[in-house]
This record gives sequence, structure tokens and C-alpha cells, in this order.
Amino acid sequence: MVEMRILRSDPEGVVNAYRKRNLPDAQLALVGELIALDDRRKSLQHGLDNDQARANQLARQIGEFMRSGKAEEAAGLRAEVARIKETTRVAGEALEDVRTSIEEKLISLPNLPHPEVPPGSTADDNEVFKMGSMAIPQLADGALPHWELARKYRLFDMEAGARLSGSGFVLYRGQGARLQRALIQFFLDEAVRAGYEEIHAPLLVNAETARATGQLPDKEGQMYYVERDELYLIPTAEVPVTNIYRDALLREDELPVKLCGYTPCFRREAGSYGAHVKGLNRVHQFDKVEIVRLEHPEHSQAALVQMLDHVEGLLQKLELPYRILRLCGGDLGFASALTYDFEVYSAAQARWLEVSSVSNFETFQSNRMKLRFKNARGESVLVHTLNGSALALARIVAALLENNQGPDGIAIPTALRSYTGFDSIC
RNA sequence: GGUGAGGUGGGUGAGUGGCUGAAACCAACGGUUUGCUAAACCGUCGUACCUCGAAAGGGGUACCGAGGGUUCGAAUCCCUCCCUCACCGCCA
Repeated sequence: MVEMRILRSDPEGVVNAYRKRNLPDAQLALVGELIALDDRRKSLQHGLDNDQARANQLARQIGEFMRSGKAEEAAGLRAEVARIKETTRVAGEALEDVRTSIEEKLISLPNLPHPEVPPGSTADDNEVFKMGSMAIPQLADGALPHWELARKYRLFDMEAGARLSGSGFVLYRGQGARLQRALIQFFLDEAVRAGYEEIHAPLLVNAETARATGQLPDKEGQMYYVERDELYLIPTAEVPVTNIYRDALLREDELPVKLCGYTPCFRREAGSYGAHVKGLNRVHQFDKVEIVRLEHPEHSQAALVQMLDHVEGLLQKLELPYRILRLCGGDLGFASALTYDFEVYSAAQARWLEVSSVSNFETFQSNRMKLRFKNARGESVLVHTLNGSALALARIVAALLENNQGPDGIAIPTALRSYTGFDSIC
């Protein structure tokens, strides 16, 4: 949720920034509407406070009259209190309406794009920020896409997943299952080594939690919902992990907070059909290690760079060809101010697959969840939140299988061998 | 799922209708003392919003799990919900 403070301080700048996101005029108009509503809110609050101060004063006087036996005087004041109460009731309702209206409008506005966000409207306009040094592998004739490799080496079974749950659910087995576990362990170890505290979080969260990180209301349809208990299956570890600090008021010296967590991620996403969603390219449940940081506003950009380095290091250790994209305004996620996507090249499909998204949310999430720290001057300041995948498994597996296939099987990258316990899949 | 006991400021914990935004103690912070440390002593010490002020700072309102209600007045009385703890039942 964008800070009202920012809207008020520079409405024109805000509107201009939103143009980068290609927001429709109706949404841009909200900026002015919100400021007007906020003015109204202040004036209602002012009136209400004054009336209540008066009522409190009268109540005290009535008490004194009662004690000293002046019943008539007390009765007269009671009548006045009754009048004031009626006024405050009306004002209170009006204030509540204005608040609700502000909340509704504010929550419908996406985050302001960071100045570094390139212009553009679709994924095609994303800027290639960096190409990894690993060469794109040249596969021999007859190289197979990962879903064929899975069949050949009995690594995972989409049909079984479909039978158990539905299409888009995967059952891993044998070396395929082992590879999953190895990657999770590897990613967690690397994150912990980089100073992130490991979190093992609940996979079902309540509505308030989903709202705080921005999944509700804007991505409601993306989440699985357990109606009977009013709980959502998490679409990413970001949700429970960031929410650990909901409503927190930290000391400045507690920053930065660096957390990581492995969870399965559940996504309903209807999506398209055909080759694009075949195999592991897009599934309803996948595994991911997420890194999350709570930062002092002055340090969040530096933190973002560190996170990019961390993710890049993982891909280098896995010896995967990758590139880093800087998302353009039109492709930027609702809650994000600045996002870098990592894509790995999946050679048999001859396409880039998104395996990580690293974002700085600045105060968008912390404003929703009232996550602040106290600065040296004693003021409460919203922290910046950041997170990134480090890394998402399913597509990494797809690329690993395809890129490393050869006549003698599929080679496991050196860094992973102590985790898998085998050097190749055969 | 059943029964019982509770939810007060960073912590412990007092407070059953007005002078309680809340005692006391601990922690924390600033200071005095001290060769240093400790102790002792003095002071500060919740959050949000509105408002006055250039600022320093001042004034006001709300908040004692959440939401309603009674009352001139509620941390205190009533109702609903949530959560925690204990015991029983069930159970990976």
C-alpha cells in the first residue's frame, strides 16, 4: 500500500511515476481523490476529537456535581452530553466511511516504480540487465525435453500426479525425488552461509497475513483456499516469512533482518495450454527457497544488489546459463518497486525459463503490515522489505536435465554431488 | 471435541465504575559517583491519529486480546468472538 505521505508530498511526481506502469486515467485520478479524502478525514477527526474532549470534560463535572449533591446541575449537563453524543456518533460513522473509502482506493494502487525501472508495457520490453558467462549448451541431435527425460530415467510422473490430484501436479520418484531434496538442501545451506536465518513456516495462512504481503485482494484467485477453516495455501514463503514481523516496531540496530525459508508453493493459475506449460514449466505445486530482508530505507538498494549476487552465485555453482532481466514498468509486479528476474536457458526446449524474481518492495508491504523501526530521533519509520527466490526448483530441474544430458546419462553439477549422492542420472 | 483458568505497557504484575494511559518492580536509555567494573542515587521511558508551532516543544482524542452494549462516565459491569494455559478425549 502506497504511503499517503508520499501522495501528499508530490502528487504530480506520483502520477508521472505511475505512467511508467501504464495505469489507466481512472487509476491516476485516484491520487487526487485520495488527497481530498484525506483532507476530509483530517477535518472529521478534528471535529470529533473536540466534541469528545468536551464530552469528557462534562462527564467529569457531572461526577463532581453528583458528589456534592447538586442533582439539577448534573441533569442539565447530562442533556448536553446526550446532544454531543449524537453529534459524535454521526461524525464517527462519517469518519469510518471516509477511512474505508481511503483504504479501498489506496489498496487498489500498485507500488510506485523505482527510477531505475525501464519504460515498457509487456514482458518483451524488459531490459536484459546482464548475461551470465556460461555458454548456451549445444545439444546433440535427438536431445530430449525434460518431460521425455523424466520418462526415460523415471524421474517424475505427471500422469500419476494428475491421477492423485489433477493436472499440473507432479510426482517425483527415485533419482528425481532425490534431486529435489538435494537442491532444497543446497539452496538452504547457501542461504544460511550468506547469513540468512532459516525459517520453517506454516504453509496455510489467514486472510490478514495474505493481505499484508499483497496477495489479497489483488491475487486472490491465484491462491488455493480452504474454506472450512478460512485459510489460504501459501503461493510463496514470502507470505509467512515476511509476516513474522507484522506490526513490529524494531530498534534500528535490529536491522537488517535476513531470513530464508524453504516451502512448497501452491498456485492455482489457470494459465495457458500447450508446450509452454508442459512438464515442469508451470505446475500448481513446486518447491522454493526464498530469501527475505528487512532493511533500513537507505540500505535497501545495496541489499537488493547483494541478493542478486547471491542468486547469481547459485546459478554459477549449478553451471547453468542464465540472464538477468530488469522488469519494465508494464511487467512489474503490483507490490514491487523494482524487480530483477533470473532466467535459465533450457536447451532442449530452446527457451528461457524464469527461476527467480528478486524485488525491492520499499515501504509497500511494510505500510500494509505496519512494520517499522525507531530511528535515532525517536520517530517510527517504515522499513523496506525485499525478497527473492533462491531458488525455485521445478524449472531449475527442467534446465539441469535438458542441458546436462548426454549419451551416458544426465550429469549432476559438481556442487550438487555431495547432496545427491550420485554424479549422474542413468 | 469437552471442562476449567486467564488475556493490562519490552518483561513480571497491581488495579471491580470517575482524580488510572494506567501503581510497583525488572529491563532499557541519559546523568551523578567511580582508577575500571559493579553497586547506589537522580531522571527519561507505550502506540496511533488530530491540532498549534519555523523548530524546540505544547494541547487534544483513541487504545488495557478484538468487536458490540450498559452508563453522564468503563481496564473495571454485560454480550459475542479470538487467543493462551491446564486437565480430559482423540491423534501423526
